[in-house]
Amino acid sequence: MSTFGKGCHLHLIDGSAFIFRAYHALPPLTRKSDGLPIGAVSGFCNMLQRYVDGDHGPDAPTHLAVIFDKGSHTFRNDLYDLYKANREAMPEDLRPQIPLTRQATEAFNIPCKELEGYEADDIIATLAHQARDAGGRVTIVSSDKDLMQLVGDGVEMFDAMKNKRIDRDGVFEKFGVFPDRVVDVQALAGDSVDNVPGAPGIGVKTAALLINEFGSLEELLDRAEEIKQPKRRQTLIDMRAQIELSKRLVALDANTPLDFTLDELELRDPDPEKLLGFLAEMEFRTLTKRIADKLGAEAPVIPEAPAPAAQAEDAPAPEQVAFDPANYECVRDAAALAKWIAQARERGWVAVDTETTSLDEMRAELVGISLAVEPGAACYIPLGHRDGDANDLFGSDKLAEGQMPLQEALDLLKPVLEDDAILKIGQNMKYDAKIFARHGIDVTPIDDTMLMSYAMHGGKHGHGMDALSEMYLGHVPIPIKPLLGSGKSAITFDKVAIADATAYAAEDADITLRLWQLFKPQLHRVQVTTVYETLERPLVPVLAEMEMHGVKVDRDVLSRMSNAFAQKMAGLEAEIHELAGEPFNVGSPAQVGEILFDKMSLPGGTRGKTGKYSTPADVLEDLATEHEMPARILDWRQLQKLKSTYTDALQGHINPETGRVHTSYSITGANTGRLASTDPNLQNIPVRTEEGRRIREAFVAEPGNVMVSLDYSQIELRILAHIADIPALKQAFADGLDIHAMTASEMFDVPLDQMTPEIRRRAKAINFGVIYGISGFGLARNLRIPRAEAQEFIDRYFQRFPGIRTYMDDTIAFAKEHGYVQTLFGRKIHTPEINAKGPHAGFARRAAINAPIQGTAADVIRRAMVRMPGAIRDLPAKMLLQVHDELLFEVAEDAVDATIAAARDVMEGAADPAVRLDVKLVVDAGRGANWAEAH
DNA sequence: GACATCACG
DNA sequence: GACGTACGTGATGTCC
Repeated sequence: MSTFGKGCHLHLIDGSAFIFRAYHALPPLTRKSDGLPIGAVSGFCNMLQRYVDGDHGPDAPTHLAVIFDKGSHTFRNDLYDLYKANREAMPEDLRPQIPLTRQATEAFNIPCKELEGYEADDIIATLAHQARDAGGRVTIVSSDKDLMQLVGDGVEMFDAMKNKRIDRDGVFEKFGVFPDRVVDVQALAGDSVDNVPGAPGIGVKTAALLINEFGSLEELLDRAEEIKQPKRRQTLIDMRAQIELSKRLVALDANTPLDFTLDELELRDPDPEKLLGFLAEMEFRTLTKRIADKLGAEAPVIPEAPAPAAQAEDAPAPEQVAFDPANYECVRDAAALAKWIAQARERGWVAVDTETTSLDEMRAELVGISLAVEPGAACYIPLGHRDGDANDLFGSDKLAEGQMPLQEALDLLKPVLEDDAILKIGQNMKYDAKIFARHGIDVTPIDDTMLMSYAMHGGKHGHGMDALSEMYLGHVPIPIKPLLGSGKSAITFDKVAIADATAYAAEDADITLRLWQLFKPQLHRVQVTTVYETLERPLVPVLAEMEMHGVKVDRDVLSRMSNAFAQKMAGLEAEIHELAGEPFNVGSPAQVGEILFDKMSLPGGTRGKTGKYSTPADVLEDLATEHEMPARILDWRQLQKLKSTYTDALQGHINPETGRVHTSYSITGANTGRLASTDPNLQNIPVRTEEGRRIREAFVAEPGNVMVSLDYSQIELRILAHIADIPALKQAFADGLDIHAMTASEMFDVPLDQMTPEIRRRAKAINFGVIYGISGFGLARNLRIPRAEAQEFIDRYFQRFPGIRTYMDDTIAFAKEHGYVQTLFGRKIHTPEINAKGPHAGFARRAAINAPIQGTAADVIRRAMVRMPGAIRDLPAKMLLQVHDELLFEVAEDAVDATIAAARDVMEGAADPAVRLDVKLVVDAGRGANWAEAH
């Protein structure tokens, strides 16, 4: 055995990173014989084997160890009890796999090191220093930014996911400083993942700027007075202690007491019997065989256990085809395209993606189409690329060479895209479907990987392709940013060189296809196939049609209102300045706060986290009873909101070709199953104030048509009555009573005929509070009553309707056990924070209580929307908008009654037959020349 | 780009 | 016993 020194190269694998990556990259595999979850172990072993056998060239290891975390309490928790406090709980099926990964490491005969009370990062730091001091080199296998401070002097990192080494320059790219100043930057910027506080309002960019200017964190803090920006200066002076604490949290401890030496980490061969024994015990057939072959040993026989359930299976495809842009074909003529079409027909599926000039599908021009039929087998068909030489005024608009005519490609593709026997797979298919629809192609049938992810993982993480690819395929897609640039110099996709576009676009289709292959079999294992097939996927064509049809908005009405608002605001502004005795920016909450609380010394000035005064409406309303100024500011703010967000901005959203406004609904935007509306958001058009409501007068029907609005009456309270099984509430709904008055009567012992508006108002607030996961504090603030009194109301409510308490307790218990809650229709809403410690827990609990109620209501209207096109097919009526519990239609005058009848039937029966509600659903209808009248 | 504010259900 | 609190969204303006 030699002594570690010059010429030696120590590789340190961050064990936890390997485990999590393996866990997320693979489906939830279980051991056939007994159902033990082993997906992460399987992935871990594959990654370990691949790393050991990999070709590292001149960076090959002479010494190797895998380092793990041990215990949850470290010296950092003693410094700061909130450190890593917002970490998600470990998934249930991962926990039992952790000890197995230790066993796996030992089976590979690789030293496996951990130390109670220290994070793996500290052990890595200590070993890296020791190895470097002994004259050797070090490679840290991890992409964790917390380890970047160790880079330099022969220490480098290796990002196994991106297959990329990270040296001093790589660290500089990430942090804007070299490794020796990384902790300084981290101390300032903080870290929301580990809950390191840092300095409020300062991110990595600003931190690097400051550190580079002053040389070091200590120098910066000592000379903080010299900082020019006043807010930044104050923050650094005020927050000094917190920043210094942050530095101690992020700095790694390179002096952990280790009970082993570097020499013990020397690379050694595995004992075939031990390694194969372990792999066989795990029942990894493919891997056992592969390693047996390599070691020249006999593969142990793994008994073919009778599968307990159909779902248990070995790794479906552990051999992943590598992503390689060189494999992608650029399709430039009909003959080449025909080959891809034939492949799609042969398989019965094809992944499709479109590239266009805009994210707005109503304005976007088709630039190219990519297809994928198997992992790694993808192509790009450029159709609308233009020569991007901006200096050439004449050539800049010409189609680039080597593209087939757009119409020719579409003519060839149309039969495939519309063929019932060929499944079209997309990521956010609504976008592509709209693009194709504008070229007369009705894409069907479809699958959508974004919606699959939403059905399976809603609440856990986002569902964008980049995130899904990284999480589930372990591959970081080619970013679009470098291709398009940003800011003023940004270009559209048609100006991207065809070679670059091919690599990018074909990869998107490739990724989509791989995600689909991974997700498709998982849907039924997670038991969300029905959710996906009835509540998500069928919504795509329905929403696409609504969005493309749009809603007519009268520009003149908006424009006149904008002018009127501007005039009023000018008057108010002058009045406010007069009252203040000086001019200031009324639109700046900070300046408003200074005037009200400093200059005028009004009470109630609280500061937000950035140190500025907080001036929300409820605070100003309280002041407005005594003072003129806050009242005028509130008036001004209301007008400012109406003007900027609605009467001004909405005009810009009127499509010049259609004269209508085309919103975009996000199916996966809200965790509960609600839709979200963007560009513009038509789900928050004012209605609560008279002045605001008049904006709805601009939403009009075409001549000869009428706006018709149908909305569910009290749908969330009805669902609550059903789910929590509250007889009194159910009876009240059955009798058609005023539900809030009834609640008030029950709670306060007031007969219905003696009910006052004030008592009813309180009961109404409590009813809503229950749906939101009520708290004494919240109700007190809402009703502006003392907290004790609010708590008393709540206690009385629970006493009168005990089922509510049971529902809340059961829901939280369910969420804690399973990590999700469910709607009546089986939608799962994950609650990853439910077992967290600290303030997150409260949020998570209330969200868990609300989600089944809000989510079930969302499911109900989704079901109604899916059935609506069929129900009104023969009527001259169009469904235009959805606003959570309301559907807006544009209907020919003579068909209004028929449409209301048909739509009401669909909406009131939307839960049937899947769910038999104890409470009937009631739909109110209205009609008029515009949305204000119809609502 | 973070934060504060406010529009909706 | 303290903590910080109604649930779910999106758009805008200020300020750094």
